[in-house]
Amino acid sequence: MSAASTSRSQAERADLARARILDAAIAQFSENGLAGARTEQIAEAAGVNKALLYYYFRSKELLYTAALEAVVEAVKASSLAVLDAHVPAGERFLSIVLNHFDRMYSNRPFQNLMQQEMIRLHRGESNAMGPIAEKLMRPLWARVQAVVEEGIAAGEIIPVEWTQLIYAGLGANVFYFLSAPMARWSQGYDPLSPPALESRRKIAMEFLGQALFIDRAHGARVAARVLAATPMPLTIKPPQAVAPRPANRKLVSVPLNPLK
Amino acid sequence: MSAASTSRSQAERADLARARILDAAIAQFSENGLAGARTEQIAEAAGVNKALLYYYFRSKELLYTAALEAVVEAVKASSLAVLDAHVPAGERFLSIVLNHFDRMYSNRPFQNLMQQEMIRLHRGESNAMGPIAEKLMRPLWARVQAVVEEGIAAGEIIPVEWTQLIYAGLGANVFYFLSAPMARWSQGYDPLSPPALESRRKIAMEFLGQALFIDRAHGARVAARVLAATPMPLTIKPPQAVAPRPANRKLVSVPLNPLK
DNA sequence: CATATTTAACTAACCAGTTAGTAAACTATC
DNA sequence: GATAGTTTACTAACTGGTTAGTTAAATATG
Repeated sequence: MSAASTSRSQAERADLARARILDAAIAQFSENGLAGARTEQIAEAAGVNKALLYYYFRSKELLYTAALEAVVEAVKASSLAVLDAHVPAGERFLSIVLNHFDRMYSNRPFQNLMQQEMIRLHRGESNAMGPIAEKLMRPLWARVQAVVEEGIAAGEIIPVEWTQLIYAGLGANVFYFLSAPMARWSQGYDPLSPPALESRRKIAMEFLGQALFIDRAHGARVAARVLAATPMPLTIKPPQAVAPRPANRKLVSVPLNPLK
Repeated sequence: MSAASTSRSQAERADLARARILDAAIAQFSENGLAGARTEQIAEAAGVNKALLYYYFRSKELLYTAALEAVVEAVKASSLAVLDAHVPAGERFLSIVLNHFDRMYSNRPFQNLMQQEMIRLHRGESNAMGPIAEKLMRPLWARVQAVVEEGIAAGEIIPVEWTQLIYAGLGANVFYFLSAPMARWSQGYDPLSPPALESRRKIAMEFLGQALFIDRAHGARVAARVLAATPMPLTIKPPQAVAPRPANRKLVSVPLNPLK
């Protein structure tokens, strides 16, 4: 720990420490939640003294917020990319659902943190939702709305209220992963194993192809096309790299000012 | 506290205290989770000293388990009833989904506790899932499987893997309520208000009618029939009454008594 | 009285956050 | 290009508040 980094500048070493803290925080918070995570453990995992968390992030809750934002930021790009593909609306919608499905297992921290945030929000405890809602959800939903309504207007997709398509499409994914631990427990088979996942994403696409498209044969072809175009991510994403803190060295983190 | 109940017998008063504790525990645990709930607060809400919780339930976790079981038991009956209706498979499936939807808001403690248990299970913390899985999930899923496969065999429902129908049907419900706090926050409208709920259950049925049935016109009629047959529950269920503990006065703590 | 029930008071553990200090890196001055 | 002074990065040890669980004594009941 002490032997390694003699050559780096102070600022570089500081950035590194900060990044390690954030990484450790993402892991701990996503596994144990805000209340369940232990600051001591985050510090230990980052190879750093506990007080340093407070030096950089002022409080457990602000560290949590920072972790959340880092993860959301990482997801944003990949989510929006799918929406810009130049293909018919129905196909784009299926791509969105498949992209969402794949993210559920390839980016576990995001998935866990989101789930916990929903509960915290429900309890009125969360004040970290602002960025998520603004940066991720709102633009995403707006774009999906456009896609769905375009598909309906074109006579490709069955005419139902657009949000219900989202609830049914993404909800099936959410429910699959939400109930996975219980299925493993009670059915004794693992819905999160690679073969199970591969089979499920295929089934999900085929289902939507039949269910949502007015011409079911056409829907089946679209589903097949989307599956062919989007191979299953092979590797589980390791704890992702995190954005460096801002260049402005004077405004190091939040000024070490006590109290809210 | 002391003045009131002089007329009741010792056993009656004890049963009452126990029931009040369980009620308070259900409320507290469903609102704050196992870790977040405070034993002191449960005791206070039950009008009882904290030590009494330990007298009757031995530990916080066993009290939690008891609360969970009480709630699950209450749900079981109503869930299974829908499956026994003497109507075609497609209609029965839609009834199941609608029943599930209605329970999400009319039995909030159940909904909250289940959600939390899923997360706890995911973290490997839960040892309370046994009863839920055995008593509720397994029989329920088995019955739904039968219904779905009957509908497919009869050529009424589109031929897809049966679990995907469950994921899509129930998942849409789950996702609707899971994302409700965020929708309220970011769209500024309340998906949990009675008008929104009424509209949503109609939309959900119409969607399934169009999406799942090979003959979409027939599906639309089935959806309308199910909606007509199942009026929206008017009142939110108040914290439910709890049954007295068993006659056997020696087995004070763990074994749990059924409820209504 | 003896037993069952209920309580007030206590404790041991835990944990977020603080403090007061050190060492190294950086900057200014000559 | 050495030296003194300043800022930044970091730590060990502590604090104060909280909470699950215990104990021993009190009160009702039969």
